Amino acid sequence: MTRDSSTCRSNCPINFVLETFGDKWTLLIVRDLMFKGKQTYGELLQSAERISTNILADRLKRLEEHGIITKSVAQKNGSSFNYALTSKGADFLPVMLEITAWSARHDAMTNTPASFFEMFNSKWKA
Amino acid sequence: MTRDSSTCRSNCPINFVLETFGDKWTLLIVRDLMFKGKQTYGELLQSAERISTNILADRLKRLEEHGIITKSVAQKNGSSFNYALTSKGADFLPVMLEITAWSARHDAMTNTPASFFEMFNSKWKA
DNA sequence: TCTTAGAACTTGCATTATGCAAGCACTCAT
DNA sequence: ATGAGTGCTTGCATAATGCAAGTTCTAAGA
Repeated sequence: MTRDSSTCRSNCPINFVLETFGDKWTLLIVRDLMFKGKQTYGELLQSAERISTNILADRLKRLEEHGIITKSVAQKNGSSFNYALTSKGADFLPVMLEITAWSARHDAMTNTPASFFEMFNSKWKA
Repeated sequence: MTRDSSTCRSNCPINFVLETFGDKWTLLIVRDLMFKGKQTYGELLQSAERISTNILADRLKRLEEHGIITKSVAQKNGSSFNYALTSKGADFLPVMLEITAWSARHDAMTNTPASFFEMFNSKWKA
């Protein structure tokens, strides 16, 4: 992805993230690849939030164009593809952890386990 | 904001953040309130990304409904309102910092100053 | 080899969100 | 009373999303 004035609103770092992750679905795909061990299109379709097939296909394409994920043929099944985070995508982990922590602090209905905080907070004490 | 199945896709913490901040504009408003000292509708309109007036009005309403910002009459000018982050909104700072750090690492054109990293990294050494 | 099944999309179409320009309401100073 | 400044609303064209159905490709079984 090149960045020019036609595709890029500004050089602000917040905006840079929005250009890649700024919609209601993309981050859920990253979550499933990062934390839930999902690797295939079919697995990614199964999330609790019920993403539709055309949106999933579109977002996978965009994520690949942005260098966040790679697509490769599955070894075991020739008619299947594996999606995986690149190092750039995996490097988004700290953001995901801070998002999780914020939600855990402010959403009484969060499904984040209490054990998350023990792990998360230990990074400050280390 | 109450959370029920009509407005809430799941209780995942990533999804919780998306329900509040998951679009191309909301986070820019938070950025301007958090880092740029902006307080009024007119100031928020002036960002480099050129938000339109109806979208700004809609997002300010949503942010208020979600308890991220407050709206109050300006002391100095009765025809003006001040917008400010609540403690819940200000508590989003760690996410904003990690976003900034990720963009600085992966966007060669970022306008983040190098001095940001000195401050940011010092939190790990402390 | 023909068929069936599974996986990964693609397409059509209705609904919703966004972007742009213009207009309106309310306050304050003159 | 009037004009400027601030904070929105409204109308309408365009783009994104959501849902259901259909298509292609691969592999396995009869």
